[in-house]
Amino acid sequence: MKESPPPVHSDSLSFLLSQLGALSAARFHDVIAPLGLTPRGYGVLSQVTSDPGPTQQQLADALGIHRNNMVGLIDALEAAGWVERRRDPSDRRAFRISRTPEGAEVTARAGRAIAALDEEFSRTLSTTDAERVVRLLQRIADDADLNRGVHPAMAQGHRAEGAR
Amino acid sequence: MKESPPPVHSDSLSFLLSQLGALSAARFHDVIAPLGLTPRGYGVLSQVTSDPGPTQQQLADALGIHRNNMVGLIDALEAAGWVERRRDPSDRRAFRISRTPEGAEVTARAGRAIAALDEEFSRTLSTTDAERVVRLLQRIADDADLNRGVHPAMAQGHRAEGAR
DNA sequence: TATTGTTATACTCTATAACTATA
DNA sequence: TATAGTTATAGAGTATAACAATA
Repeated sequence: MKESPPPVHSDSLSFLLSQLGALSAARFHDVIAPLGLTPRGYGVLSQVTSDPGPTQQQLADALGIHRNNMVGLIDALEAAGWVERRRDPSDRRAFRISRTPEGAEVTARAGRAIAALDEEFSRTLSTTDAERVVRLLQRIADDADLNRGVHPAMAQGHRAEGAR
Repeated sequence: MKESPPPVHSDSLSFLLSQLGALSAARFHDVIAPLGLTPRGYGVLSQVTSDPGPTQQQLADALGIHRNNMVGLIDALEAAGWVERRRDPSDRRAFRISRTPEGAEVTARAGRAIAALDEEFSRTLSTTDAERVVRLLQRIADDADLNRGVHPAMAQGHRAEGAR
């Protein structure tokens, strides 16, 4: 009986993905930290931007965060002056979350930081190769049934769930 | 002054990387869990395989784990019968970590699980495209100065450092 | 009776410091 | 005095359960 050789991790797609994913998440954290923003906070602002006026429960569902944890998250964003809570007149249990002008500005700044990060990751690639790798990753993501644009790591807050 | 449009996250290389990376790490965790193995445990076994007989300190350095945390990790692997501690005769402070036959077997099984995971991620890709995306990701990883084959998420144990 | 937001509690994981035995 | 391994403590982050207000 022949032994199978140990896998070379640098040739493994899944290993490369989790390696680079962890690096990318860490860089993202570092890049938006100077703005006073956390990845989860950006997730909320980004979600409120694309779908304005959600309830906390809707935000929690969209981002895969538990509504209990959403409370403190909104507290922090509200304290920073980036979002506001307003009672829904038609359902007085719920708050509608809206973005302030300052919230819009910090969101835009974070967006530019992401663009810079993309540039950083693709700096050794030709334009063609950079487009190519994005297209291939999108195919993998689609197949994996990921909601495009929603970060799954958000679900565990800070964790990436898997490296434990 | 014109406003820059909000970034489309599904077109962002860094966003796709952290998304798929989190998914890959989670899948890896799930796939080796039935073997009784954690990602960090696999990291140790894998490292001992490629560089036999390291001290706990050397293992900690190689994997980016603090030596304090390495103690419990080795405890668990030793209790499972996968590694053994042996005093280094030339430095009686240090333990040399060796792999048992059972440790070799579970390592090989985990290796096959990784191969299956690679297959899972690339199942919608042609052979050419699968090779292409691996090559492009390797280029990115090389540029980012990642040690090939070492998982950075290991450093924070379970976390991916960045999604917080 | 179910749901939204909230708070309190327990649990997990990590970081820091201190201890021992060797060098 | 420094280093390898170990242990204990505290901290951050998360999950679970329970509560008040409203539906």
